[in-house]
Order: sequence, then structure tokens, then C-alpha cells
Amino acid sequence: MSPSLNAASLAPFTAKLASRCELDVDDQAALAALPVIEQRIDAGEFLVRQGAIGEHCILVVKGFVQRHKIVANGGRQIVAILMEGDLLGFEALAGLGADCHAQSLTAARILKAPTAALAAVLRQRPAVGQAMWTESLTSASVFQEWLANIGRRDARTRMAHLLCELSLRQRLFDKHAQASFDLPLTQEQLGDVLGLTSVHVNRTLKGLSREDLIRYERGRMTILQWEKLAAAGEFDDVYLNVPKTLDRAGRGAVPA
Amino acid sequence: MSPSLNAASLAPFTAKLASRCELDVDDQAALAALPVIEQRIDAGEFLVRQGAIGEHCILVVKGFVQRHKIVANGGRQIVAILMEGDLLGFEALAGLGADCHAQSLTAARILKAPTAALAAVLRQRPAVGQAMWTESLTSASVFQEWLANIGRRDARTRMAHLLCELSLRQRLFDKHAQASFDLPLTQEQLGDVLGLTSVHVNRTLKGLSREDLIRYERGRMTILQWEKLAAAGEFDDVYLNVPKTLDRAGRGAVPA
DNA sequence: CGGGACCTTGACGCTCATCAATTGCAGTGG
DNA sequence: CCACTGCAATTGATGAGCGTCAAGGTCCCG
Repeated sequence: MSPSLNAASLAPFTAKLASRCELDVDDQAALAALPVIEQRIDAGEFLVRQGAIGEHCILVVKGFVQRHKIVANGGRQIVAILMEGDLLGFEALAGLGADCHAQSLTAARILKAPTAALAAVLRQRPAVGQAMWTESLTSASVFQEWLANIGRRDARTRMAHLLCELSLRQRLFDKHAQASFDLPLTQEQLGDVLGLTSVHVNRTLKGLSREDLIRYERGRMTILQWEKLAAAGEFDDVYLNVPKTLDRAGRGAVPA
Repeated sequence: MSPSLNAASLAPFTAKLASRCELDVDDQAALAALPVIEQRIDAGEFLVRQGAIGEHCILVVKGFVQRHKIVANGGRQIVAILMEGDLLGFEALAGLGADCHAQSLTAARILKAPTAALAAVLRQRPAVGQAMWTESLTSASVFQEWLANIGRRDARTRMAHLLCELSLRQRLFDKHAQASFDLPLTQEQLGDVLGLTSVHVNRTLKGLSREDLIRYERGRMTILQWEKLAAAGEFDDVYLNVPKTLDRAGRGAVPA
């Protein structure tokens, strides 16, 4: 919990905010001074319960987290997948209860920052507030894209779209990532994202494999033909608001 | 465009913000001083094109507006329905391009406020910024509920849920509204909200009518049995973040 | 009175859900 | 080293829910 430790763990988060909005030294210092608590999480742990008013906001440092809702017949809908640098608990900053459950998909490292302290930084450092506002709107933009995906596209298209999104988002924080990336979701969880059953997810993935668009084995996904997969998924990354400062070249590069 | 006129037209918007967060006289004055342009809109007009960076934010004063996306096969997904007091163009405040098209559903009255001026008010009046932040998060919360609705519920449940939401939202700004309310969407548009076809919407509405849960004729929807419809739609209004200061009593009242 | 939205209804078929059985694989303990 | 267990992936058979196509019907407006 020394400042230097904070700074190190906060790095993915700070980097993300800085890519949204120029942060000066004071902005970064204010973030580094947050009294955060680092924590290790096992796969499948609940981080937030729906309705709870979070005293802490949660930053994902390493690993994958999902947010989901449960419907009456027991069905589950995953409404967001969070990765390195993503923030959980925007609502808490406005004093609202959590609108979803949050649960880790993998073992993960997180930082818990007191909501009040983070809110204070947002007030006192307008650049940070601006970056967070942009971040929050981007996440809303993803919700809307997912609505169109689930509401109006068939299983093959939905899946291709999701794979493109996840691949691109991983490359945003991991510059070394190849066409091959970790996909730590079971097929049932993929179904919960896409509004499908695990059985149909399996068939859809097999279909994309047979077309040689992807290869998929034991949690590792390889995109064999980015251009074709993106076309199959009608994928256009504008909705992710990828900052122009980030290198998007090599997006089509493939060598496994 | 005199101040008093502004204040009158701004009233639905100001009221909504004030219900989210206490606004003092100066806050309200700052809003009233916005150099807004009032405008009348016909049904079906485009207000925003996807990708455009809005120089104006748009406040809906009267009427209905939808935001939607178009997918490759020509399908349309409506991702939001805006009513009196709702704001269009949060993204513009962060300098982002519009993530959706926006189009009026009915004839409407709107106010256009220069993005920069509104952004300045948000900065200078923290209470206003806070209220707007809450407003934006609430809209994100609705997206997530819609995701669960479309992804994991069948047609009957989806429809019942949507009708409950629209009914409740109308009663939030129209205290005199009865169980009967305006539903100015064609069945095709309802389908575009729910991820269904107009044919299936028709059959679903007929089904709910046959069950005596609703009555529906020519753009006018009457909820005959609120409790049963809410149960059928698994409707729980927490995701709308209805301010506790608003009277929610009489929600079950029915007399047509 | 004609035209154009929109609503309504039937027949048919495809996508995807459901049910059920089998396989493969990783961990665990004997 | 090998049963034993448990979860995830895989595959087939079947059918329901919803889409598609097509043909009126109704209402409104000029």
C-alpha cells in the first residue's frame, strides 16, 4: 500500500484514463494518492451484489470480470465483460445502488478505492472527471451495440462480433497480443453474453472453425482471418471509442 | 427566446434534474441562461445522425424520440425511447461522435442547447453536473435491463416489461396520467425495440389483450391489470432509479 | 372515393432451445 | 499409476418460438 505500489497497480487504469483525456502530473498524483486496497480474487467470486450501494469502486488490474442479471426463469444475461483497466461501480459514484451482480470470470487482481475518495478526485481534478465521464459513456455505447447485436443479428454474426470486440479490447492494453488471445469464458458463459444456449454456442463456434475463421481450444481463441471475421460480425470498432493516439495498425496481422 | 420562455420550456428538464439532485437558485439560473433554440419537429424527422459530433444537445420538451442503430441486413434496433424531459447527446458533451441515429416518433418540441454552453454549466454548477451524471447512469441502467429483456426473455415477457416501463415513465412527468397512456409506436417500431417482427408483436399484443391484461387501440394503451402485467413482465422498477421524492402511490390504480 | 399506412391473420419453415447421452480432460485421492 | 469425480465440450434428435411470405382488412387523409 505504499504510493509506489499503488502507482504500479493503478497503471492500467491511469493509462486508460490518460488515453481518454490528457492528465497532468497533479492529476496522476491525485490518483496515486487514493487509499486503495489491493486484493486477489478467485474465479467465480462475487464482487458486487445487485442493489448494494458500493462503498468501494473496483478497478480490475488483472483478469476478467463480468456483470450480469438474473431473470425469473433462472436465465442469466451477462451485460458487460471487464478487463484490465476497467472500472466497476460508476453508479456508486452517484450514490445509486448496483444495477447488476458482478462476478469474476478468472482469478483476478483488483483494487478497491473508497467511493467517496474517488468522487473527491473527480471533483477536484476536472481532467480526471472528464476522462471518467468519457469512460462511462463508452461503456454505455457498448451496451447499445450489444443491444443491436442481440436484438437483430443471428447467432453466427453475434459470435463473430463479440470475438472481434474482445480481441481488439485485449490488444488495447496488451500491445504484444497476437491474433491469439485468452478467452476465459465457458461456452455457457458465452451464451449468457449473446443470449444463446451453450449448445448453440458450441455449434456456432464449430461453424466458424469449419470456415477457418477461428481456431478455438481450451480457453485460447485464435482469429485466423480478421477481415473475414469482422465482415461476418459486421464489426466496426467506432463504438468502442478507441483513442486515436493508440496504434491500431497491425489489426489484421495474423501469424499465430 | 426570452429568459422566461426558456424557463418554461426547460421546466421538464429542470424538474427531472432537480428530482435527481437538489438544485439551488443559482443552479436553476445557470440552466435558464442557456442560449437554447426551441424547435418544432414533425414525426419521423432525423435529429442526429450516427457519427456526427453534435454542436447541440437536444432536450425533449414534448413528444417522443427514439435512438436506433441499423444492422447490415437492413434490420433496425431501437436502443432508447426518449420522452418529455429526456436529454439527447450525452456523448457530445465528452466530444464523442453520436453512437446512434436519433429520430422523432411523433411530432415534438425540442430545445437545442449548444454543447459547449451546457458543458460549461456542468463544470460551474457541480450540482447540475451531479444530476446529469446520475441521469446518464440511469440511462445506462436501462440499456442493461433491455439487454436482459431481449437476450433472455420471451416475446410475451418482453412486451409486458416494456409496457410497464413506458407506462411508469409517463406517469413520472404526467401526474394525471391514468392506466391509459399514449403509445405512439407502430407495431413495427415496437418490434424494433424488442427484437421482434411486427407480425409477432401483433400476436403478442393480441395475446395480452385476450388475457385481459391490456387494451390497445389506435396508439392508446390501457393497462387493465397492472399487478398481473408487471408479474408477466418480471417488472421491477429499481433500474429506473425513480427518485424517492416522487409519489409512486397509485401505481396499481386502474380506472380507465 | 382512392391511396397509403398500419393492422390482422393464416400457412409454412427455419433458427435456435431443449433434452439427453457421450466424450474428453484436469484434479484428487488411493 | 490408475480409478474416481466433476465440469466443460460435443453431438444427435426433436420441437417450440418466432420469422417470413402473402393476402386481406381498417382507418385516415387528401
